[in-house]
Amino acid sequence: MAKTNTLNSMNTSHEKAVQAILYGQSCAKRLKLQLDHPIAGGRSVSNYDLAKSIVHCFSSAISIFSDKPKSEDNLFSDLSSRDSSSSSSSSPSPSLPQRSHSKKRKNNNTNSSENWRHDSPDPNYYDGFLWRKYGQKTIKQSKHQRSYYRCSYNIDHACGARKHEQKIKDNPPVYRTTYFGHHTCNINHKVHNQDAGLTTVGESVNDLENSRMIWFGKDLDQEKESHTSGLSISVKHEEGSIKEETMDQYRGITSHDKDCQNVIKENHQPSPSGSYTPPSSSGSEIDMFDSDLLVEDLDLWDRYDMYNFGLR
DNA sequence: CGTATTTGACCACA
DNA sequence: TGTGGTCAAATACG
Repeated sequence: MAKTNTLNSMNTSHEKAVQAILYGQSCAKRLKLQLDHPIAGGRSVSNYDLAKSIVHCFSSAISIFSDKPKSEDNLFSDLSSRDSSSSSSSSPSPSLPQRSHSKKRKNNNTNSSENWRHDSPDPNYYDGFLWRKYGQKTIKQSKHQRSYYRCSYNIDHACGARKHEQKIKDNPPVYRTTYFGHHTCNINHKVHNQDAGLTTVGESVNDLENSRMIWFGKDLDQEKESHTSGLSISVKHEEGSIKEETMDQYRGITSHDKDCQNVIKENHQPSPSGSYTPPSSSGSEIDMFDSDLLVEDLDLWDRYDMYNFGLR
C-alpha cells in the first residue's frame, strides 16, 4: 500500500488523529456494508468489533485533539504531584478508612504510584471496574467540577484504587479520568476467569484499557492484570447519563465467578446509578472478538492498514 | 429499609 | 492562606 509510506512518516499528533478518523471511517463503511448485507460470506470481522473500533477511533482522535501538549503536561504534572498522593496515602494502609485518618493524603512518592489517564467523550466510559463516588469538588483552574471515586470494594477488599473524573473540554465533550492506585480487589478475579476459561472476556476487557489509556507509572503488568480481570459497571455522572449497553459484550461471566463479579450482579439491580443491563445470553460476539483488530497505540495506525477491508 | 450519591466541612500540603 | 482531597451526615433512590 502506498499509504504505508505516508503513515510511516507520520509523526505529528494531528496526523495521527486524522489517521484515526480515517480508520474509523473505514470501519464504519465496512460496518454499513455488513449491515446492509448481513449474510455476505467471508465475514472475518464481526459487527461488534467494527463498532468497537469505530468508537475507539473517534475517541482517540478526540483525545489527541484535546491534548494540548503544554496544558496536558501541566495538568498532569499537577496531578502527579498532588492527586496521586491520595492513592498512596490510602493504599499503603490496607486498613479501612478510619476517622482518625487525615482527610488528605500525606506527602508521598506520588511519582512512583501507578497512574492512568483516559480521555473519553463518554463520561461513563467503562473501565472495567465498579466505582463509588465519594466527593465532588470545584477545581479552580477548570470551570467543570471534578468527581472523586474509589473502588467499591475498597472496604471489602481493602482496595486502594481511586480515580478522578473531570470534564476538560466542552466541544466536543471530553472527560478525563485519572486513575490512582491498584485494584487489589480483582487480583483473584482473574484467576477465576482463567479457571473458568473465560479468556475471551479477559481479552475484551483488555481492549478497553487499550482505548487511549495513558499509563505513567510502573509495573504495567500488574495494572494490566487488574484491568484485565475487572468487570463492572459505570457510575453515574452528574453531567451526563450515557448508558453503556455497549459494554454488555464484556460481561460474559460464569456463575461460579465470585467476588467482584457476584457483587456486580447484586449491585446492578439496586444501584440507581448503574446503567448496567444484564449480559446477553449469547456470547457469540465475544467469541468472535479479535483483539488484533483493536488499536492499541496510535503509532500503530499503519498496522491497521491490513484491516483496510478493501474499502479504500 | 438498605444502598448510593450529594454536599458542606474538615484538613493537609504547597 | 488557598487549593484540593477526603470524610461523613443528609438526602435520594429503588
